[in-house]
Amino acid sequence: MKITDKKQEKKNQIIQSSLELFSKKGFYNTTIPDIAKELSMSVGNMYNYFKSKDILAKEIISFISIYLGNKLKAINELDISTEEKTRKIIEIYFKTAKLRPEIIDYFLRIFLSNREVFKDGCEGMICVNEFVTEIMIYFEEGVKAGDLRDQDFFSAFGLFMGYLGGMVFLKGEKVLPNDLDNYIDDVSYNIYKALSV
Amino acid sequence: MKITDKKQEKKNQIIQSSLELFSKKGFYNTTIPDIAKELSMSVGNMYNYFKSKDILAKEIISFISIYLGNKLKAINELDISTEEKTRKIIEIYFKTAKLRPEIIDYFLRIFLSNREVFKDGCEGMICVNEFVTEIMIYFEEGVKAGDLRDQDFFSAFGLFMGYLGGMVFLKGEKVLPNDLDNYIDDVSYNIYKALSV
Amino acid sequence: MKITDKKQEKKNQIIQSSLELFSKKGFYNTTIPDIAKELSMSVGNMYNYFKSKDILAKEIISFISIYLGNKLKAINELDISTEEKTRKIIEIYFKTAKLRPEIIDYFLRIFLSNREVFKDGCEGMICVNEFVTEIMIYFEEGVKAGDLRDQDFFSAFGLFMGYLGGMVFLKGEKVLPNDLDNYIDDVSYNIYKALSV
Amino acid sequence: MKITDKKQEKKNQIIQSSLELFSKKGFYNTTIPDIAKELSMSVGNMYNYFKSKDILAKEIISFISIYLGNKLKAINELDISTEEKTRKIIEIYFKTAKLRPEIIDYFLRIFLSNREVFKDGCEGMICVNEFVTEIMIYFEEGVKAGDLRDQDFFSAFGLFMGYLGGMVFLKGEKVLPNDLDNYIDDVSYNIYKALSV
DNA sequence: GATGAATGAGCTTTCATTCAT
DNA sequence: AATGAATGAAAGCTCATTCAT
Repeated sequence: MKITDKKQEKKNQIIQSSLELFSKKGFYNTTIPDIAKELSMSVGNMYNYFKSKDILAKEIISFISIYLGNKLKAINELDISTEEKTRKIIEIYFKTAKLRPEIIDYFLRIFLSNREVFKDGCEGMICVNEFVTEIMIYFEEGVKAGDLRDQDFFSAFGLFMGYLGGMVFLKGEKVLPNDLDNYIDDVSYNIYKALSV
Repeated sequence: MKITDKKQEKKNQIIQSSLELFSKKGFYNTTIPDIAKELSMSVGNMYNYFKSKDILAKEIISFISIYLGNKLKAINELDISTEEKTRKIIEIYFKTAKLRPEIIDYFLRIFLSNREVFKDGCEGMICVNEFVTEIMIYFEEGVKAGDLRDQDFFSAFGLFMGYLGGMVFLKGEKVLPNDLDNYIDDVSYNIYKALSV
Repeated sequence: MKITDKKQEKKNQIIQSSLELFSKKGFYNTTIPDIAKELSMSVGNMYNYFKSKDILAKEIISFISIYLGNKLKAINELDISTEEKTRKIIEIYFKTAKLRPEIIDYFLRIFLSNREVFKDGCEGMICVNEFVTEIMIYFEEGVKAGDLRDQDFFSAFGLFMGYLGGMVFLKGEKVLPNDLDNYIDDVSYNIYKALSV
Repeated sequence: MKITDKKQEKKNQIIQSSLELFSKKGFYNTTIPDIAKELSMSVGNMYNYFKSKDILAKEIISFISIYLGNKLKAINELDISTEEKTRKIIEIYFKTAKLRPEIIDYFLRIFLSNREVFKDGCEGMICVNEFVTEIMIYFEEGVKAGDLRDQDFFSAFGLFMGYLGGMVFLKGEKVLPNDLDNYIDDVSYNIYKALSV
């Protein structure tokens, strides 16, 4: 339907703009008027697309989960070794952090930290399901292929995601002396060394 | 001085209470009246001890940095192998997450995520200097002893801290099927495997 | 005209639905979108039938006045004693309160209480003219017949209508232990006793 | 305590002013800023005295109930005939409607009509308990004295209060040709005639 | 006639901070 | 040092009404 498409497109615009603003200024320091102004639309009209600020925040994280999930899915479907997959995941994560920093920032600083906002509807990993699923697939296939040690998934997941998140945090804090790209070798080596058999 | 001591003691009380409240409810959902009520003191009097909410938040993170830094320092001063030190650091981190969850939560969810609050005065790692320093000492001594690979410090730091933070996050999300204690073996193994020569 | 008939029919539908909603939720808690949704029509189209929410409210009270006025007219035209008419009026009022509570509720809680809404166009009793007129006829004929005392009309009117409204209020508050029907005897007796010569 | 007295006095001022404004303009057309301005105080400070607009509304009706209850109590305690008491109650009601019209208006137009506001905490007659109790006492003593017929209390209550409310409504609508005082004789006569044995 | 996106003023409520006492 | 009333800016959200299609 034409109409639905148009409405969905506008929703996407709102998601993009508010994703950027939330990431840059934080959830509580970004107001609905801020977002509306960014989009040159009225405050009231915002509410025709998202019934509340919280719901908007939840739709953003879903968008991100799907976005990153798709990237990972593409990697998972490649016919390459687990070691190469590992590196590619790190590359795409760091690349996203560089080219669309708001996405990783939102994940780390908005979603993970403001749990009260996501309490209803995003319990556990529900709203990042697509993303987590792909990591799970990567891990299980690696184990099946005999490349990765068969350990508790969460232990591996925590290592992988915690590490990557940690590096992006350090970059964000301007504490890293070099660009994230320069850490791809180290990080890949460390992670694969830790996880491999 | 007696007077100064008394004042410092009260400041410490405020730090403890607000640390708990910030961790539990988040920075923006904890009000100064909330904290004052918790301590049975008046709102106005709070400001005799901390000139602003932001300054209070910064003093809390300094307190935490010193608290954790001291724990790590004690480990660094032990005459044990790097591998044993690695494990002990993880143990103390998980133990703190269990016994005083507000401390790790504050670090992860308040300090790391609300950068706007800490922007002035806590740039980079300034306010967690004591803590980071001990990790640095751990790492450098491990390298000097020939146990750890001589890689970029931040790459190692990101792995260590990101991983531990990630595990606590997962625990907080009730996503981990077991207690954190049960992951000490895995995590120790993974980290040491990744960092060792 | 066909067209006009159709339009009038739709207006009637709107009046019915909004009458119910206003009565149930109050004037200010019922929105135009609420009414539109109830009728499965668009908000904008509502305004093709009623130029404003206030005007809609006024048309509703006119509808009610005519509705009740007709009921009373039928009673007035009966060839029965004043005492019997008195009872029949009470019966019809209570019956309406039971079968179409929204009508009496609207009269008592929307019309009488939100005077600012009806200020322009419904001054005094203008918009309930049909209804009041029949009460007036009942009273004057009762006096002429020598059954009712010849007192100030408003004094009698206040007694009659205030009493009935009061009973419906009490019923609405769930304060009455019995159904309204059970009060018909008492109320009839009291009113006739008060008004008769 | 001095402090408590001062706070209570301010609460009373707020009650007085908002009582007037609510009565004059209606509950939904009177804003907190309106009330604050009337009292030359800040909006925020209003909330130091009443946690919400609804709670303010409820405290007002309690105030009114006590106010009117006390008036009735004084009458009930007089050593006069039931007929004289009846008249005195009507007198005080009409006098209040004349001298402090906001009180009766609030009762009729705010309390009775905006049930959603009073739903929680003022179910049934809870918040007008003092007032209703005195009417009950009047009635029961009248019955005991052999002056009033022993009928269902609510039937008598509806007559009494409905009638008085109705007359004040008519006066408010400028529909009464004369002052309320001029109706005291008629109303007293009608009510006593209806209720007496 | 019908649609529903768009407007924007306005509402209730919150809260860091100040200041008279 | 201690109190808590007072401030006032700003937030999230609502809704009658309009208007392009």
